[in-house]
Amino acid sequence: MICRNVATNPALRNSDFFRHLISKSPNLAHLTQTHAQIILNGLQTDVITITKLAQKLSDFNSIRHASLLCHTFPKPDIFLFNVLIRAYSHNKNPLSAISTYAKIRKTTILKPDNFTYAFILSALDDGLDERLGLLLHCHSVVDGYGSDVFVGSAVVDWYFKFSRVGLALKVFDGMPDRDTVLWNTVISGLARNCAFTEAMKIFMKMLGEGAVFDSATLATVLPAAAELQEMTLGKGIQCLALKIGVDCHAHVLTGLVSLYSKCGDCDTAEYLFGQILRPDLISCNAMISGYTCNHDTESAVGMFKELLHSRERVNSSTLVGLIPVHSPFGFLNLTYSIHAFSLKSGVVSNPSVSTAMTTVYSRLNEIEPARKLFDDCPEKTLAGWNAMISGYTQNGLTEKAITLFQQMQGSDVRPNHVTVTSMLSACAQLGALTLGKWVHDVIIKEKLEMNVYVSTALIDMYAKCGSISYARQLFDSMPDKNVVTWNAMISGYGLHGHGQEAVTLLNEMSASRVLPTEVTFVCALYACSHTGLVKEGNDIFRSMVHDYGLKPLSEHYACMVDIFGRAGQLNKAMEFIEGMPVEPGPAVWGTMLGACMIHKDKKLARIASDKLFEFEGEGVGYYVLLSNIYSSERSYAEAASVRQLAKKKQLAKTPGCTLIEIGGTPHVFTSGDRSHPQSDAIYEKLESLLGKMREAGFQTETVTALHDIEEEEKEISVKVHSEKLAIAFGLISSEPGTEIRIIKNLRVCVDCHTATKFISKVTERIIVVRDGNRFHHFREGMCSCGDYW
DNA sequence: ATAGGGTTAG
Repeated sequence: MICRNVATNPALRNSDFFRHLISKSPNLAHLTQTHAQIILNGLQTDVITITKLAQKLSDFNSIRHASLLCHTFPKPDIFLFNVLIRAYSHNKNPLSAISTYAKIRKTTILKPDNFTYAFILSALDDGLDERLGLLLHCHSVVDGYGSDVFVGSAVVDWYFKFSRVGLALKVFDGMPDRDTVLWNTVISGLARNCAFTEAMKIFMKMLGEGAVFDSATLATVLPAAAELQEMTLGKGIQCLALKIGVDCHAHVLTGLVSLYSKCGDCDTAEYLFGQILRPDLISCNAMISGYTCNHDTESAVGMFKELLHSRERVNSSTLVGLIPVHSPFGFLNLTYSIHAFSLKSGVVSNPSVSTAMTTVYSRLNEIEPARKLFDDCPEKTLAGWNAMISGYTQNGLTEKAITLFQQMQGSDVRPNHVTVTSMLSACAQLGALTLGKWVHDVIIKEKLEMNVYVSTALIDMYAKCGSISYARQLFDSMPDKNVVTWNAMISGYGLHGHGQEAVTLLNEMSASRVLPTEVTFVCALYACSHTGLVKEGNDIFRSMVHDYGLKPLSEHYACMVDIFGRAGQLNKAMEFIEGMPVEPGPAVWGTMLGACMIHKDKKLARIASDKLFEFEGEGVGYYVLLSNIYSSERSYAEAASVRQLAKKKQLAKTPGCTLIEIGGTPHVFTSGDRSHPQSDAIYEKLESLLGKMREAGFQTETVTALHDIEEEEKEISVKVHSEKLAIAFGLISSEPGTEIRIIKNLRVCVDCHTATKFISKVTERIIVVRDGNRFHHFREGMCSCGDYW
């Protein structure tokens, strides 16, 4: 009909008419016909008409047609090319966008303008060479668009896309004018890069400067508040939404659903979800994840099934929200079903799904399936690496964690604060001070976020690796401490035998506003038992029950038994056990047995060991302990039978080994080890030491060496314990007067303990030993543990 | 004649 009009009314066949016709065009067929009319009317060289046509063609996804139009146009201007670049950008075809840009610069005299840069920068995705973006940023500045808000927003967004957070902020700071979109770009970029605290700060700054914000701003900042579990700030944002009348916007409501979900208020989340007129997939995902993280798996699965029925597609986010990462133990079958579903539907190759599943399996201590998921995932993201590394450290597989971290270093993914937190935990477990210090340097050099997790991990690492005073220095300088931070410090003091400091710190903690937990008291009681602070331990136990209303766990009882037992008050320990309101478990009897062995009380030892035997199969330590009792009574046949029992249950004893770092290189020794290249020199050194030690009064203990849990093999006459080898190696490979630090996986035996005291005396060295339980600082023939260990 | 930013998952 319109076409007939054209034919009958020549006066209307001008550029304006066709432009109107193009914009009203309902489909591609109509548009093609209009193109024909344009040519018939001789307007095929009118740049405005053709630009409009190219734009409409790309709206109908006919990019090839639009491209042909541009490239065959006799005198194209920059507008026409801009439209084409925008088309490529929308069509997610960055390579064509770039080649168009290259063509403009190489084959025309046209100058790219602010539109060109804005379009092309937004077309670049993270699959491309980073230098392209840098080059374009450069060109835009040279061409004088360095202060243009549109180009600026695109540049900032691009830096965030490539996780160059620092550079993005630098560009943002350099912008003379900032509009709402630029602010929003920065806030969303920070949130996308997990810099939630920074995102909140920028939002505050935006409010402070009186900048205009809109629903997009609030929808962008809400997830940051949700991630930080900042309910107060979140409610403030909700008020602002009300104030500017966008509290019913779907995006804002979705953000609020997420906020309330993550802060544990599932009811409000559900109510707000109900306010969304037409919930889309994203808001449903938010609600599903809300149900899951509040352990309402039934509702989560219900909504998931509903979604499956109503649409044929759910996305990876739906599935991730359904995976019970926070409570995997209660929902094993669900976990397996989700795994099966993701395998069947192929979403398992989505890095987020894979990462969530990796996390769940790690938490279930199923490390092999976790590793398989990680290996099978085609794209290794930061979260994926982090999940696998922390999976290893949380399961005590520290060497594997470190190996994986080294592999990560070789990839193009850079570690963040989460990665280093796991690595610090691995170092703490291993006692790897050099590696730990290196990680600390990385944190400083890379300016990684220093949150309470990182600082606590640092304190724990330094404490567990022997630098207790530096740990305290860090502790004092930390602006925010939570209960875990305090616990780490108190436990550090316990490890080093600084019981008094631990008690003082516990009191300081009560004075501050941080409430102690059961763990705090385990740490504090442990510190008391290892320093022989009987009265203090008793007071703390009573305070825990009466002042804090905490119910003692078996660990607390075991600590108390240890406190009495080590101090030689065996009858009091027994009385304490008899007065327990709950049935004493293997931990309590094991501790009692240990105390009986130290103080050589065979009668009570027999009672404790009989009790302990009722818990057979609980762990290898008790079998070893039992067998040691029999050996010390020279009941070798019985001893052998107990060991046989342990072996039958495939509970082989952990072999003893000791690690020493010299110049950053770790050296590991096992009992009677002769594999070290400097083995001869080491044994020679030991021989000469022994002579000097004997002169100073040292005698080898043989009988008493037969009694501790998990010591190294009792073959002193044949094999030299790994600890002595490491010390001897330390002596010959370090300057006189320097401190020697060694780490042993098992508890140190009496003979080595005494020997180390003498070595520290005759060599005038400080020797720091971290054994399986605690630290020993040897100096001038004395040990900091006061012989309690 | 052509603009840029938003909500879910690890």
